[in-house]
Amino acid sequence: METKVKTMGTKERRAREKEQLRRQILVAARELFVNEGYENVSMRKIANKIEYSPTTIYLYFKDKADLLDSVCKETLLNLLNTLEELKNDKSDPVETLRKSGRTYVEFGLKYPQDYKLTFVIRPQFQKDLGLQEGSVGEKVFNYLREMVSECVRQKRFRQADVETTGQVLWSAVHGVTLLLIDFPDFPWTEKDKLIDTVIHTTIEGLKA
Amino acid sequence: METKVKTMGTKERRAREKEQLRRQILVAARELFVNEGYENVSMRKIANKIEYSPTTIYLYFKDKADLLDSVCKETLLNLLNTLEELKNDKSDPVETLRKSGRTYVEFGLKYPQDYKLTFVIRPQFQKDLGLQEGSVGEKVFNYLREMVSECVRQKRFRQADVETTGQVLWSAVHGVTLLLIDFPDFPWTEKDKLIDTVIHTTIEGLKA
DNA sequence: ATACAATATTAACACTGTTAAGTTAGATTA
DNA sequence: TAATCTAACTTAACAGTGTTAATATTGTAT
Repeated sequence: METKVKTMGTKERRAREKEQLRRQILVAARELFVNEGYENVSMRKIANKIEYSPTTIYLYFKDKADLLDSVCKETLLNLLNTLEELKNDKSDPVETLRKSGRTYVEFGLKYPQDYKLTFVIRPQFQKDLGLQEGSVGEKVFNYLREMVSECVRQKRFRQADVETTGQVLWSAVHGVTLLLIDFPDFPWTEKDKLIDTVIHTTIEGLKA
Repeated sequence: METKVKTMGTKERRAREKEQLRRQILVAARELFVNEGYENVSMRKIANKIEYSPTTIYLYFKDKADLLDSVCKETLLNLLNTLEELKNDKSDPVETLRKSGRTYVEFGLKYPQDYKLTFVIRPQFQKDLGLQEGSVGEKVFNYLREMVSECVRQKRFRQADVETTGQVLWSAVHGVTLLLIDFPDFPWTEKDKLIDTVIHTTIEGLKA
């Protein structure tokens, strides 16, 4: 009996240790991906950073794309948490939606490489990620759905189609985020003004 | 005298031939980039396709990024030409702007890989392309400026700021284009409806 | 025919992602 | 405690990458 308990204890400890190394790899990978770009990071570089042999990584992740995938899932979780803080906001639902838009863009600009990794690079390497059920990505879009729903419920928008409305908003914030990231030298209008105008214009267009 | 003429003739022919091979490389590169993705195409693959040795390419292009750069410039030129056909359109300027938006998105969806190459991949490899003077990219944005200007001149938009207005429109069409390309399995509203709604919403928002 | 320039190729370097085989170390059992 | 088993990790290798330097080939001009 006692030995059995002991056995199970060590098993759990080993599982914990395994999880620890997994996280260590993930942290190293994210840092390198973000600082040097996905395609400039080799498995050997990651391995060096954590002081393991390159092949060890393959015991924890299927391949480099899987590693990217895991990094991106974390990013989406961060984004979701950041957004959900706004749920306490009890002001006008349209105002909350506006704030959500700002938060989304700000998140993208605060972690530009993570954003690109998640929303541009990953789809290229990881085919058929159709925002499958239960995924973090789906949860993020569900957040948007909720926000829009509330506006629709209160008849603040011309159109009642929550799906389309949500997608229009996503297009707008995604677009401005990526443009600001990818063309930093373009003669943009003052950044904050541009972001606000994009969001404001879209919302006004939905109300009209 | 005659020899001199002959000399200059051959010189020109050689220059033409050189230009021909350059174009051949460009065509092969574009086809491979589009079909297999930039990072899955090696210089050796391109060389195989045109039946030259890999290093020959380096006599015509500085490196792989330069090759990508040249392919993208062509893409921008195609986009510009496609858009400029709309200049004959003598209907309402707001309507013309709407059509321009549609044309832009349709171009992106017709050549999705070219679009991503130009507006997402290239900025990653080619730093400091700030839409420099005289570039094709600048000309594309100038087209947008003109369209917006006309609307502003006729006082069809609330705001008179041509720059910001143009950037807002660009954000919207860029956003929806990339989302449709990158997440083909997402449960989008019917595609045409979504595109139209994005453009319509943005323009309405500008009018309001 | 000879010299010359432009063009193209071969060989090599230091990398890449990934797999298969081999090693080590720690827990379990006898 | 000694033998066994197994999970964790490493070494070695493969086929491929972008790119450079040295070499060879070609077609033109003297």
